[in-house]
Amino acid sequence: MTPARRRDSARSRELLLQAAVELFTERGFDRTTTREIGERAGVDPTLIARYYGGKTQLYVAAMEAEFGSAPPADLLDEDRLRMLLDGVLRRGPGPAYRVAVQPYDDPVVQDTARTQLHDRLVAPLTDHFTRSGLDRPRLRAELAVAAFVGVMLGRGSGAFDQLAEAGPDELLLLVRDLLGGVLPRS
Amino acid sequence: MTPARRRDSARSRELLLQAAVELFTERGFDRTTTREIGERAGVDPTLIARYYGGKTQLYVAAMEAEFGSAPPADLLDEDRLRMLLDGVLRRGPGPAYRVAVQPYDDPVVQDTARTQLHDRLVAPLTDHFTRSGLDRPRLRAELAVAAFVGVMLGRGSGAFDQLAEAGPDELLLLVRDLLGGVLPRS
DNA sequence: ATCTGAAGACATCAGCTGATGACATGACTC
DNA sequence: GAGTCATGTCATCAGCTGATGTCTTCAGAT
Repeated sequence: MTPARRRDSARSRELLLQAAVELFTERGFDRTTTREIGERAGVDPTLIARYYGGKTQLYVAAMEAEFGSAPPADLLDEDRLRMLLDGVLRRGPGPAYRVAVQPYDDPVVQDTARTQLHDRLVAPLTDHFTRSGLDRPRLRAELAVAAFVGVMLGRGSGAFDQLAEAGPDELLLLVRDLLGGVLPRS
Repeated sequence: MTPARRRDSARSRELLLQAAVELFTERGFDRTTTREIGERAGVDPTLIARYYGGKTQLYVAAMEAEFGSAPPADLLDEDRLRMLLDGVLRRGPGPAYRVAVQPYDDPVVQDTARTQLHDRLVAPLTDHFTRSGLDRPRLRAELAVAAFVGVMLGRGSGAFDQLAEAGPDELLLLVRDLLGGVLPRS
């Protein structure tokens, strides 16, 4: 974080975005208020409207920031899976994960989530399956990603005791095996 | 549906519950209003407070009604999986599925969802794994259920094109193989 | 030093939501 | 048929939420 001038719109924008990513990840869109975002960011919440246009557009920006410059990740590559899993365990499953599990009214939100998930997760898997000569590569990829999303969100839901407590190493092995289920048995 | 007397509290209760299950399934708790529930049920929405105590308690009732008298289902038993999948494809993943993927404020809602999911889905799988002599049977069961929930919710989210269009037969085979991933490779 | 526009703070609005209390109406008992 | 309680209806409230418009304040240019 830069030095902190008294007035710095770029910095305020960034603080709002960061707080939004955190809160949207923790509670989702509906249960997060613009006032909470402003409070956590230490920035007046009305600036959300000024800099982003509104709460909805901030959510879109949060989804785009969520993956950042991270490269697409093949969930069946153990190293890539480890990196992705580490990130999610540290920061939680971001805003796009939630849209993958509940439809939203705004088509822009929908499209952004679908695009992000597709580019980062579905497409690499689809390629993987295509190279392997499997039928329905795209469907298999979407299935695996949806399952992965379910597991990541399930960890923090309070509905699964042991899943919430499982450590990274153990989780990595189990998730790897689970996702391996979309491949034909050897 | 019974004959339809002019005044029948039991019937009104039931209509409200049915509408609630549908709407909570379609849009979740936050995006469903008591007025919508009343409208769909053809019943005055204030009766929700009278008969159930409030929207939250109605959600709890909806979760309990969701599984009805359905017996616990071992997701790794192909016949049971088919039955469960058919139900979800017809009626959608109910209120308890949503709680499995996002924490709720009310502890009663949390506990009800956890209990329902555990009794109906996690416990049978845990037994299955225990009988198979696998390590971490409970964790594996929770993982499989979370993945299943992710796939079911992902179908209706609009984020996965092919998953949304996949037919029951195709889906059954793929989900069966996916969940088989929690078993050691033969 | 002054001016000016950007950046931020503040008060406030309109809409929605769940809930409540008062009232009306019907059904059943005696 | 009078009385009584369950059932249903209606108006309304208080709180929250996102958004807007106005005013203040500061930084940098001239």
